[in-house]
Amino acid sequence: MQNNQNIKVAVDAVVFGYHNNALYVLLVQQKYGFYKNQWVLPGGLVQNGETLTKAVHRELHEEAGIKVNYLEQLYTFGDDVERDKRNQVISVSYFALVNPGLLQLAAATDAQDVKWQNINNIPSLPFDHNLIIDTAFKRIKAKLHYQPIGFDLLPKKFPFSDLEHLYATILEQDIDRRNFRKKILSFGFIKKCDEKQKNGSGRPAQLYTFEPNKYKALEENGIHFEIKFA
Amino acid sequence: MQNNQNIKVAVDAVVFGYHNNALYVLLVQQKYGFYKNQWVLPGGLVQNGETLTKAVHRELHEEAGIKVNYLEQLYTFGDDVERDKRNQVISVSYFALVNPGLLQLAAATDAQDVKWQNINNIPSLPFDHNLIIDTAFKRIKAKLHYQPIGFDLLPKKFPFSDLEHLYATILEQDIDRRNFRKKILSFGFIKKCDEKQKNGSGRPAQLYTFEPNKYKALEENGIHFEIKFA
DNA sequence: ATAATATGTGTACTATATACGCAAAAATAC
DNA sequence: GTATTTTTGCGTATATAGTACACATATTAT
Repeated sequence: MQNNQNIKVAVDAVVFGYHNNALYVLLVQQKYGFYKNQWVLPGGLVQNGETLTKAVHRELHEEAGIKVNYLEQLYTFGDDVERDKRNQVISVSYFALVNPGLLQLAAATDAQDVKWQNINNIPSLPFDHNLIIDTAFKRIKAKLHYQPIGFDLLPKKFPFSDLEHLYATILEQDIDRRNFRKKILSFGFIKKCDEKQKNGSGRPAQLYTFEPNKYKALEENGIHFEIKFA
Repeated sequence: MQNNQNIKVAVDAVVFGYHNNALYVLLVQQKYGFYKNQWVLPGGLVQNGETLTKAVHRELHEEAGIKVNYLEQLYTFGDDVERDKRNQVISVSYFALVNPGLLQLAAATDAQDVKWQNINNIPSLPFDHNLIIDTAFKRIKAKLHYQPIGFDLLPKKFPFSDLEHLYATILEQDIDRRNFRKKILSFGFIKKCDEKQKNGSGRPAQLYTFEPNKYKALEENGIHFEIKFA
């Protein structure tokens, strides 16, 4: 085995949060080193003896103090040998989803070194972090159609209209409310709660909750969630 | 930047070939080192200054002497810290498709250190190579439904029935010939050739060819290839 | 009380997916 | 050279799923 390999392994995460009908990405400000003060994706070098997944969780904890609802490996970026100016570094990238409670918290606690940036307004970032974000955004858009990941961006109990708006916002397209509701409910993994939510004006909305077990049961029976729009 | 990171980066490839109604995976026999004589996936450590993609192509050339039709990053395996007994190594894995001509060639040239192994008969392999193959097999099955990757496993000109059998074999399910043909042809990216093919007994088959440009045009118009089976 | 706002619901129409069987062209057997 | 076997090629009726579309209800604000 070749022993002089001098390539570093990093993990980076694109953490999505949804709030007020908008999708946000978590950025952190570097405190030390060559890229000091620059805004980048949370992430960093993997430690010796550490798994990739653990490294992501550790970085998210250290740099942003958050725990995520959903984490999935996105892509490994290593086709630009000079993506990091210091060293050859490959980035094993992940995307993650958090629910809105966390979003508020992080935004409140560390205005200087952590922020939620609207997906439609991402500044130019170092490394290939813009590319990583684009890749993650495409992935989340695709997944919304065939995996119930939207629920990881909403609170446990949510009005149906929030789910609609989430889809409409992220996919950047209009949705027919009646057909959407009919389709989603037909799968049977959404349950009516007892509560209703009053949001100022308008008729109070019935709250719903996602039932992961019902979803798993469907999957096991070969019934796949899928939703399309006109 | 931490400089004592001691993690190696390898690439591995699951190369699929299709022949005689069966799907095969390329295995190579290690010539040196700790894992000498063992059958493994083609792959190895990335060289300094080398991109991941180049590393895969290099390894496929060096170890198996082949050029692939299709190459796609699969997944990066690094959650088992001891997947390689010598060192902490992460494997950036790819899957690849070759057409049948190559399949014969490789099998002929190096019976000792390269072989095509039937996907349904993969032996126990070192590292996590069985897991990598499973992951690749799942991916190819999924992709057959929504990307025209089957054509990369067939010769340029092929009878329709070969395409049918390829789908039936890889997806391990029966297919209605009439509906399959109707659906595939409806997309318009398959063209009749002038030639016919005589295969011993039976009516000679019309040859068809895949037109990548027609497919790209569809994609650009937002029409997505998709095929399902009863 | 009235207006404004957001929620909640059903039906007719269109398009796609599914099920299904027989004739044609060649090779092989007799 | 005729009959049999093998494989290709093709159309229609039915069922399922997707799409388009409008008005009543429950609340808050004025």
